[in-house]
Amino acid sequence: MKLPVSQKKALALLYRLYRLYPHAHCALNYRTPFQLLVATILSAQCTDKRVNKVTESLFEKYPDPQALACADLPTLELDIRSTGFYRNKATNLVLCGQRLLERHGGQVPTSLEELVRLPGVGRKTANVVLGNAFGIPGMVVDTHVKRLARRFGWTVNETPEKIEQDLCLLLPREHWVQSAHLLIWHGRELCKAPVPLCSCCPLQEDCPRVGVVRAR
DNA sequence: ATCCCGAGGG
DNA sequence: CCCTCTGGAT
Repeated sequence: MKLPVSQKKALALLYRLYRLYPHAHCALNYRTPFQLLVATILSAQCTDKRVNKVTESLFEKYPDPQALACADLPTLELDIRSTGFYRNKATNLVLCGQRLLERHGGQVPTSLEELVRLPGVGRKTANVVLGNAFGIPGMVVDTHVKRLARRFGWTVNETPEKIEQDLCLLLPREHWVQSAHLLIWHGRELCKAPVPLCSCCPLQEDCPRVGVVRAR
């Protein structure tokens, strides 16, 4: 098992990100696991702001899986329309509510395997729920983190699974959830897809992406 | 016009 | 692997 960088180096890089984004870990702030699950499903391909705009009234209307399970689909679609992909998300939410009732006694499951089996919940959403609702460490590798991977020494086409495993080995378990947020945040704010804002980046020293022009 | 803090399906 | 599904931000 060869790791791309030393643990010391990885921690140093993470610490710089922590200084840069002191509030990155507060992005998702919901009361119950159920609410967090719903909010996270809604947040696919959409920013937190747009989700937050919808959730307050949404949770009044659908406070629990029971209410979701028997929601009127067209109404629910209207309620979440501004988060994008609303047709998929609405049907998935209803199916989710039904499945939570039928198989989990109305509770949000606490294992990755069970969470991923919920309609509309993939690896990313499942890990976010595990970390934020139950404090169970999980590493989230999304498109942003994959892009950052080069900074941490992985090759361009490394698989997400390998990156995830390595990150878990490199970083202390108690920092996994926060580190994941920091990495995602950095990928979105500075190390952006087409044009990274390297001049403001605290990690630009030795970074292979510095000076990279749009690759297409 | 173009890009998203993804998931599901072919 | 590829494609589709959406509105909103920029």
